[in-house]
Amino acid sequence: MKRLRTENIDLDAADMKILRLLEKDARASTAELARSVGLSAPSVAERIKRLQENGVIEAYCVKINPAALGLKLSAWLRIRPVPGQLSVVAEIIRETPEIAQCDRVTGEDCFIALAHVGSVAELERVIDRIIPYAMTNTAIIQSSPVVARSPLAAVKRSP
Amino acid sequence: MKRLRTENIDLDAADMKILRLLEKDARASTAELARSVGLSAPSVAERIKRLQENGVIEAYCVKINPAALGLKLSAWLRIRPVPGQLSVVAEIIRETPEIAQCDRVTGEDCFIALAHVGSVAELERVIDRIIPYAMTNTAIIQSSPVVARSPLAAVKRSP
DNA sequence: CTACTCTCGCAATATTATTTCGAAAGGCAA
DNA sequence: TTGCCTTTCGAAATAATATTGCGAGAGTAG
Repeated sequence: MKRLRTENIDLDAADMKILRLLEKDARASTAELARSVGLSAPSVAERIKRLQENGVIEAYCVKINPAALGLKLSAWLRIRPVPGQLSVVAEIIRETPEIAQCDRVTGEDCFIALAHVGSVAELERVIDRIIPYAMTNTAIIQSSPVVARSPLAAVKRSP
Repeated sequence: MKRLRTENIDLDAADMKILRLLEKDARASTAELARSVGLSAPSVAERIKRLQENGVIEAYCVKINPAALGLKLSAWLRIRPVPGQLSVVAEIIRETPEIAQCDRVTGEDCFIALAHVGSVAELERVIDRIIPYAMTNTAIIQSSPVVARSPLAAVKRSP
């Protein structure tokens, strides 16, 4: 049984298969997963529990279509706080529900954030909350060649 | 029963509550959801089915920690294809498993992509695949003030 | 008013999840 | 090598859940 050793956590082929199956449908039943992996349901349940406890699995998420909620416009914001206002900006971002994702990054921009809004006017309103404390650059999403996929496939390449 | 009308889809309070509960734990059982919402399990199951069919729920995902897989370095790439190479670049991005997310955007950059890699050398290798066809700008993620959250919270603000 | 549609929940049935526990395999020390 | 311990597994029993069928009630339209 080949094991992939990562971060003091050994992931064997069965673990990887479980993760791949959950990647496809995170609501798959334990019984179903067990049949696909070729182990019993209690074994698979135990493995999932371990993957959760070891921090490999962080959460199970539902992917909701923003457009179906009327949020037709998505945009990436690059945000560069004015000196001394970094933590103010971070707090504004956190408290702005339109912002669905935000990373602090190296480089001249400090934050990269994703926003979903219903209109250009709303996008302006989001930006206007940030503008007093930072310079921003906005790029509207036109399409998504790669919709969010898990990092699993990259592991094959990085032994 | 108040209904939120979006995109020819009516979402009532129970639908919203189901979505919120799934946002927290997408593997919650139908029985559990039903108890929280105050409806029967068959009703909740029927509603989830409708939310899926209507495209509100697009998928159920597992959030895997890249670092736990040895992918310790994450970066945002801004990618600007050389004229005439846009579709080549799109194909490279799609075929590069290290790239977990990618949007095509307005503005001087054409793509914004997220990559998870095991080292700086690997990041270089990813970039080297793109470099012949595009200019790139790389920003390493230092922290994530907002980890990916669903667009649900933004709906309250956008009636 | 009647007829139709939609939503709901009850009850029965099928399936799954969890728990308990013994067996087997693997690893380590003597 | 043997013996002991640990880990993993799966069978079986029990509890819980999921699905299906169907009737009831509410809402809407004519």
